[in-house]
Amino acid sequence: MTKARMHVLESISRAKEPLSARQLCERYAQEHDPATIYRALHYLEEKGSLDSFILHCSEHGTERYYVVHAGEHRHWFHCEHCHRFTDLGLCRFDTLVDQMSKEKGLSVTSHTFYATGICKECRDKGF
Amino acid sequence: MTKARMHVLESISRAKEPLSARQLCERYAQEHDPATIYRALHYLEEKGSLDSFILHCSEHGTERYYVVHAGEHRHWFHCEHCHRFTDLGLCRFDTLVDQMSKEKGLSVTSHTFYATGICKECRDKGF
DNA sequence: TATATTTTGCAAGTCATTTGCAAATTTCGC
DNA sequence: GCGAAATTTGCAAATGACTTGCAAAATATA
Ligand SMILES: [Mn+2]
Ligand SMILES: [Mn+2]
Ligand SMILES: [Zn+2]
Ligand SMILES: [Zn+2]
Repeated sequence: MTKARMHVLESISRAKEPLSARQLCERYAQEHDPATIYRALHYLEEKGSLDSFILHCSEHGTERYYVVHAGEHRHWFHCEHCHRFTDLGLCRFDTLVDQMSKEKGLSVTSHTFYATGICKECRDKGF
Repeated sequence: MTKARMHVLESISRAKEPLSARQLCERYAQEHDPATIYRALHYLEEKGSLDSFILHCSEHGTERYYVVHAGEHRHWFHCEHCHRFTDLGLCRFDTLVDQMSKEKGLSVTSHTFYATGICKECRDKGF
């Protein structure tokens, strides 16, 4: 594995929350070109080492976020004040999604869910 | 209300599925500038007449889609073959979202959900 | 180690969306 | 209805998140 790909995978593995391409580009601005970071992310996701989702936040706009692929998929909460993520745990929507697909005759291959608002820490600080 | 705003609101009201800014720009290419369509969408959403969400599809990329605001919010399925939406009905996630927010101490102000895959019509045609 | 294959940096391009600004339209008071 | 004042529009340029062509650099293979 190349240095760029290792760097990207290491950062995402160590992070306790999803990371955006932008965050990785900033962190490795001295070592790698943004194009290389984007290509590394694509390579690692294609290879099955990473999962990603697109989320829109008022401050950072619409960006794709990456997490390590660990079998079951999780969902996340994004704080609109501190812009950190809170892990909502493993997906609990499978029953409802199955129910909705059966009702409408759909073949669902994936779903996207995220919640936004104010996280515990920010609310405790009065926001 | 101006002509551009009326056109945009009429199209979205008549549509049986969410419309993207791109679709509206195409439909009104002769009458209005894209900037005007975008500004009309912002105005109508701000005013509370429209709701929107961002969805990523492999063919059309990441775009914002608009529906008329009708009290309760609904969720949608997007077909990756014909790129039409199927209405999944009113949101059934409130209980689960409340449960997750309580567990983590979050103030959830909104959530995004959508499913993708192959719709009934496309599957019946063999896709 | 020499050669073939893959990856990288850089620069330019794409695409959805936004913005500055002067001209056109709409709103208001009469 | 009519003209000034406020708002909106079109056009062109900018933004920001990615993507891509291409030749050079790194890596794998023999
Ligand atoms: Mn954010
Ligand atoms: Mn589509
Ligand atoms: Zn927070
Ligand atoms: Zn379909």
